Amino acid sequence: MRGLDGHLTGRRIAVARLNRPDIRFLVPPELPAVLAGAVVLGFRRRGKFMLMRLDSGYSVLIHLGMSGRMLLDAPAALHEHLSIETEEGGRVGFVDPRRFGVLDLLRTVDEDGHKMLAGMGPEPLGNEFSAPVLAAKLKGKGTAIKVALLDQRIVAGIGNIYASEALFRAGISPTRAAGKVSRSRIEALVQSIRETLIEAIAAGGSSLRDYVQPSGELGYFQHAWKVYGRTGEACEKCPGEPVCAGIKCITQGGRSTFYCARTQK
DNA sequence: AACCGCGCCTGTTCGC
DNA sequence: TGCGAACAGGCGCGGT
Repeated sequence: MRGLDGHLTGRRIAVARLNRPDIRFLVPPELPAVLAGAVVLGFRRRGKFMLMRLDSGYSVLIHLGMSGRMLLDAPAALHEHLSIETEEGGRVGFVDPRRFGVLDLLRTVDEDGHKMLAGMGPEPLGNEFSAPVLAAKLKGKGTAIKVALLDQRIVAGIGNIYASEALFRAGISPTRAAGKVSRSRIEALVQSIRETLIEAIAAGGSSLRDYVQPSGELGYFQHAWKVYGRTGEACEKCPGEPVCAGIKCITQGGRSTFYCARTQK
């Protein structure tokens, strides 16, 4: 988003092209016409969504899904669903091969009322996210804590990889009922979520194991994964522990979860 | 209301 | 070696 900000904020869009009518959902057909001639005022993030504000009073809602990227000044690529050119000659391409992404148009004043943002939980790196807040959200829930962490209404922005990573760091079993996680463990979890996200962001994020960019480069955080994708390995908390069976992989809610049964309770 | 599981999509990897 | 099946991810939705 920093790159987009430097590239587009304060610039006037000359041309926008929509190369297919839908991505995950139908894209508003008027999007290119709304973008053309508009000045980009700035970007903000909410959970896994980005919002690009325009001087016309519109905002563009953007979700990268799992394989989406914003290419800056790159030649038109396969699966480039939207392209934007500024009057200065800058180019941005929205590329999303698997099309789990979202592009939508809304009025800036209605941003938080958008269907996909309404009811979203606190930002994990913001002041409004704390142990008491998380405890209140988890109270009485029978759902497994791992599944609850993926629920964007509980806390915003956590995906499948970071849910496993944060639970490992906090020493919490992914299968424990969300409402039965002790107060002290919730405090550890809040810290772990923050640490995991901060480290991941600093490392440039994670790339999918099976998705290599055209340049061949991946994000770097996957090298720092402590449990995700490490089935059978000894975790870093169990060096040479004879009673440790190694990192296990289970399925919860149709998604894989990785954890260490010895240290996560 | 809470909760579960499916479907969407494509490139990569796995197993026969 | 080649081919199809399985898999990965986020999120809405339909069913219980």
